[in-house]
Amino acid sequence: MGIIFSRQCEYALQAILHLASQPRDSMTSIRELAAKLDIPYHFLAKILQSLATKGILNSQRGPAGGFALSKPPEEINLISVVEAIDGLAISNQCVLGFPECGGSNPCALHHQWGDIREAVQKMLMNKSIAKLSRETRLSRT
Amino acid sequence: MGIIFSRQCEYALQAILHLASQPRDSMTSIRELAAKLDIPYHFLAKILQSLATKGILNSQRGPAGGFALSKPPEEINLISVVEAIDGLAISNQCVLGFPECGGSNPCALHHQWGDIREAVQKMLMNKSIAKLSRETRLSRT
DNA sequence: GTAATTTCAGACAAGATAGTCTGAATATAT
DNA sequence: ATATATTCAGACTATCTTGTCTGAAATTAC
Repeated sequence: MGIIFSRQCEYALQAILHLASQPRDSMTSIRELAAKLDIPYHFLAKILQSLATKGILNSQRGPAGGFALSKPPEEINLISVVEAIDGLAISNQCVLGFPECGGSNPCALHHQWGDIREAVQKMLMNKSIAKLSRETRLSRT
Repeated sequence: MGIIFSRQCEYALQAILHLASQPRDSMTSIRELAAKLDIPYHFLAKILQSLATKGILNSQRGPAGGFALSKPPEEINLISVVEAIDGLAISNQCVLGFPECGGSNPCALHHQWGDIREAVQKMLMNKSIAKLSRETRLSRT
C-alpha cells in the first residue's frame, strides 16, 4: 500500500494520467501502458477493466483497441478515481482507529486531522485530470 | 490498514494513550489494555514488546507487572511512536507512487502533497502524548 | 520451593492485497 | 475465412498484514 492510496489506486491514477496525454480519439493498449509505467500487465488489466465498468474509461477490443478516457480530462477529477478504486475511507474513518470517534465524541486528533482531511479532499476535488496532466508534463522536462 | 497508520500503529497509539492516563509509577498489564481497548490480546502483546525494545515503554514481568511509559508523557511525541512502528514512509514516498518522483523531478501532486505532509508531520511532532491524553479526557465527557 | 501471574519468543493460521496465468470473446486486417 | 491483436473473465499463486496459539522465562506472594 502507498501512503494514502492503495497500489491499485496509484496505478489507476498513473494510467489515467497517461491516457490524458494521448490524443482524445485514440485508444491506448494495456501493453503500452504497462510498459511505459512499469506496471504488471495483468494487474493493470484488471484495474482498467474496473475503471471501464465504473464509467471512467471506454474500452474497445481487437487490434487498435485499448482504453481511453470516457470524458474530456477537464471533467474528471482525482477524487472520482480514488473513490472508484479505494472508496471513501479517508473521509469517514478515525485516524487513530477509534470506532466510536465522531463529531459528537471526537478523539484527540479528530479536529486537527479534520483540517488535513479537508486539505486532501480539496486537493482531490479541485485537481482535474487535465490540470494534473499539464503540470506533469511541465515537471518532467 | 487505517487511513495513514497501520493497524498496529493505531493500536500502539491507543495503548500509549491509555498508559498516559495511568499513574506514572504503576504498571498496566496487556490483559487490561486489551480488554479496555478491545484489541486482540496476543497481537497487542507483540506491539507492546516492540515498543519496549525500542525504548518507548518499560516492561516488567510477574504479578503486578506490565507496561509503563519509559519517559514522562510530556517528552514523548506522536511521531516517535509512528516512526517506531510504521517507519517514515509518509515523509519519503510519492503520493502517486512514482518511484522517480522527488524534489528535482516532482510529480504533479508533489508540491501540494508536500504541504499536507508537512501539516501531518507538524501535527505528529507537536503533539506530546501528554497533550493528547489531556484532550482525550476532555473530549469523552 | 511452589503456585500464580505476568512478559517474552517464535511458530502458526487467517485475511487482505498484489500479482500471474490461461483461455475465451471480440474486433480488425488481409 | 483466417490470422492477429486486443479486452474480458475467472481461477490461481505470492506476499504482506493481522491475528492465534503454545510454551518458556521471570517475578511475586505465600
